[in-house]
Amino acid sequence: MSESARFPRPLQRTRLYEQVAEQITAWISENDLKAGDRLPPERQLATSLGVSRATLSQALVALEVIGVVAVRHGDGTVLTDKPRAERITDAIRAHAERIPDVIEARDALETKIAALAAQRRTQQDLERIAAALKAMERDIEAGGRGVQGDELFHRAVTEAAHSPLLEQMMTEISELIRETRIESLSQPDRPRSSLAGHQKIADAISAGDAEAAAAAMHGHVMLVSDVALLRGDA
Amino acid sequence: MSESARFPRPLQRTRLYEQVAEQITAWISENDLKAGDRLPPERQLATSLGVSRATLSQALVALEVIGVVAVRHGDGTVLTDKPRAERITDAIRAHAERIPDVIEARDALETKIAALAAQRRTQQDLERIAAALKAMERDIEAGGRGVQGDELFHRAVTEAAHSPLLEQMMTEISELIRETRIESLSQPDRPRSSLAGHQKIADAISAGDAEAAAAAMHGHVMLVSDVALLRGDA
DNA sequence: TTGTCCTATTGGCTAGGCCACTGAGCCGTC
DNA sequence: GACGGCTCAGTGGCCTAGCCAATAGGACAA
Repeated sequence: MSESARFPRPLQRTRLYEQVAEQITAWISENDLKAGDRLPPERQLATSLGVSRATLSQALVALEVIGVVAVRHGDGTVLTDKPRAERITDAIRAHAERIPDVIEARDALETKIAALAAQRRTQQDLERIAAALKAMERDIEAGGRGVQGDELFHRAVTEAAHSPLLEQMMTEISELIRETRIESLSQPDRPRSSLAGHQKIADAISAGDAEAAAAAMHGHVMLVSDVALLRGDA
Repeated sequence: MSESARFPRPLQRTRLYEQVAEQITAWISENDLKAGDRLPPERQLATSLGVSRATLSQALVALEVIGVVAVRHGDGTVLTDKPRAERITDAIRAHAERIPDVIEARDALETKIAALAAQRRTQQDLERIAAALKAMERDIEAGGRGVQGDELFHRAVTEAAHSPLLEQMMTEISELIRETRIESLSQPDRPRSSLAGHQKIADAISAGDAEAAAAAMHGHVMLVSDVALLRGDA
């Protein structure tokens, strides 16, 4: 099972519409198109891509299913507000704004992630975490809310856990988390205490203390959650 | 902004391919088609649905993107093994069989789920959990491995947590969990100790003791994991 | 100003056709 | 008999050409 074997790789065949869809998304990000912006008319787009309208239409169907664009009869093709569709996100949001659910899920995932990070972090991981802390600190001192640094921090910790599955799950609910996060950080004084929480988490991870890291992360998530829950009442 | 307003409901316009896709999926479940089964040829299917091949093709693209079917050039259209696409499952499996990852994720989710279940379980939840325990017990006494009861139990506990997001995530990794579960339960004597673990979890949930429930679940997952880790070494 | 109509533009869908790929069966060679 | 190549029917891939339907916006009448 080593050298010569392993050959018969299925040799993935790509359909034209897939390539077209990719080119379109590439074009979108190249030109930095936002939600609401329009794609060129089908006929024109098909011509410039060198494919038939039928094929282009397939590509648009694919993009529509994924949730990248909305095709409107007689009007045109418009970009949807979410460049990358998170299926779970959709499902939950459609059901209702269930902030508490998000908190629970986040608590479950990040607590474990923090513990794993304490055990597995590399030097590089620690540096990334420290950098995120610094960025958040600078932002807050400059009067900002430290949103970006906050996200950076949590991403760095997640990566330090070196657990692909957990990382994937965090990615899936990241958009939902972002909503609660921004809200939390807009509360006066919240950024500072959030930063302190981060510091505690980082210290525990750095020290390799899994239990302390988990506890610190749990406390941090709870700190965020009480705000969100308040809103949940309203 | 109350009564008369609100009228201009966008009047959801459905594209033909959507209806076609729905009819196809309906047809699939009606005829109880399984993974690997074939759809009729495009020309024939298009005719019987009363649409052009181009439209049918769009519908197939949509179904392909969702992960319901695989369209194979020169061969035919085949049903995929997962009626609802488990994207995560794919990603992980494609990367490599990472049993430890699964254990970690499972630990993160189920520990939290157990704690929530202890706080939120209804009478009905408790009955379902008890029933699953009974089923597993009977199976084991009859010489079985209690696989089905095991799954039932965990599903019942998950439902008792009443957290849609966490439930959704459990569903997503359930297939991966199943693989480790079957393996674990085939170890002699493992079914009995697993059953004991379940009992402990159920007791804690029944008592409303979140902390104990979490601890019991954690211990249970770890019990399973040592077997899996052994295999991970191999 | 308001409401109606017209029309250019754009997507929706069809028809019909040719090409490329797959799998199975046939047949010759060894 | 086993192997390899060949053929061919069936199936999807993609295209061209064209008409229909929806939309938005301007022209125009009231």
